[in-house]
Amino acid sequence: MLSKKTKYGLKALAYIAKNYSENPVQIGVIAQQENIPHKFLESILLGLKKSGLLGARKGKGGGYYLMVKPSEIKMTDVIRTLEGPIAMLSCVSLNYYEKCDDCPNEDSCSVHKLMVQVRDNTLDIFRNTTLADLV
Amino acid sequence: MLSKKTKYGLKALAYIAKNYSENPVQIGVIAQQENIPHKFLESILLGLKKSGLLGARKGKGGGYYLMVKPSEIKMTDVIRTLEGPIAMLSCVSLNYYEKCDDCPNEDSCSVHKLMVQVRDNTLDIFRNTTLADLV
DNA sequence: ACTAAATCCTAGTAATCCTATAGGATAATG
DNA sequence: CATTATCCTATAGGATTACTAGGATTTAGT
Repeated sequence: MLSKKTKYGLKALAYIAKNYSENPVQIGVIAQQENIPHKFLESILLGLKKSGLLGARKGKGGGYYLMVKPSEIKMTDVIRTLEGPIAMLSCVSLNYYEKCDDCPNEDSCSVHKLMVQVRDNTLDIFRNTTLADLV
Repeated sequence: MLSKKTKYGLKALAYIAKNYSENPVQIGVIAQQENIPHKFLESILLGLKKSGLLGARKGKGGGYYLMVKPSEIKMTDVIRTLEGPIAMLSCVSLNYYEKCDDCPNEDSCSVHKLMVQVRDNTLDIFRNTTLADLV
């Protein structure tokens, strides 16, 4: 299950995408419209900014804005930034791979192949969905 | 990401499935062969027994065995028993549905449709994979 | 009956992660 | 220079995870 952080982040990004090519959007506005705790959202957007997905302007009239067009932001990037691995097991993760302590070799692991299959399917969806598709 | 409990449980079930129609398999044997902590595995198998997937015989020569043929045990059942919801958000879960606090209505939620899509895809795999496919 | 082998059951615990919140620093605008 | 906004660090409290301890119970073989 995705964390609330991820869900909130996703909704916030979609909200910002809706206002693309307009003025930056403030935390307070998003928090209110999407029912997200203000301070929590603040820390989430800060993270998204550090990862390069969002830009920000301080002070009056400031807020957050997307660095590139919504149609160029893939779900794979968003989910990985917010949640981390997309795979169900780290031993089948492309970007967050970690060997299992208990498996001597992965090819003989009974669950490995199944989880690769799930990963590829999910990845396929996330790769072909952009922020623009969410709005 | 799946918990270790789920992963261990899955591997243990696959191991037991491999020995289907033979004698019951002991916790100790599985723990050793699959590198799973003995006591932890004990509690996992106990849970699988309570859910009806496994049967057990106590005492000398006892152990765990599958209640039905491996080819009749679907991944959907196994994952739901061990991990809980398959969906990435509880608001799109079929078996563990919960309304989101922050969404006034789900149809207008930007992430809802995407997560339904992922759920359906994953479900499709899990519904068409049985324990027999893992061994 | 006795013993060894196995599951059953209740509890508890240490560590980590999640969901936030507090309080001030910094920067931009008019 | 006041106001509005993000930036940053730190931390609190609760839930979950990944186990472990210790004994009760049941069964099989001698």
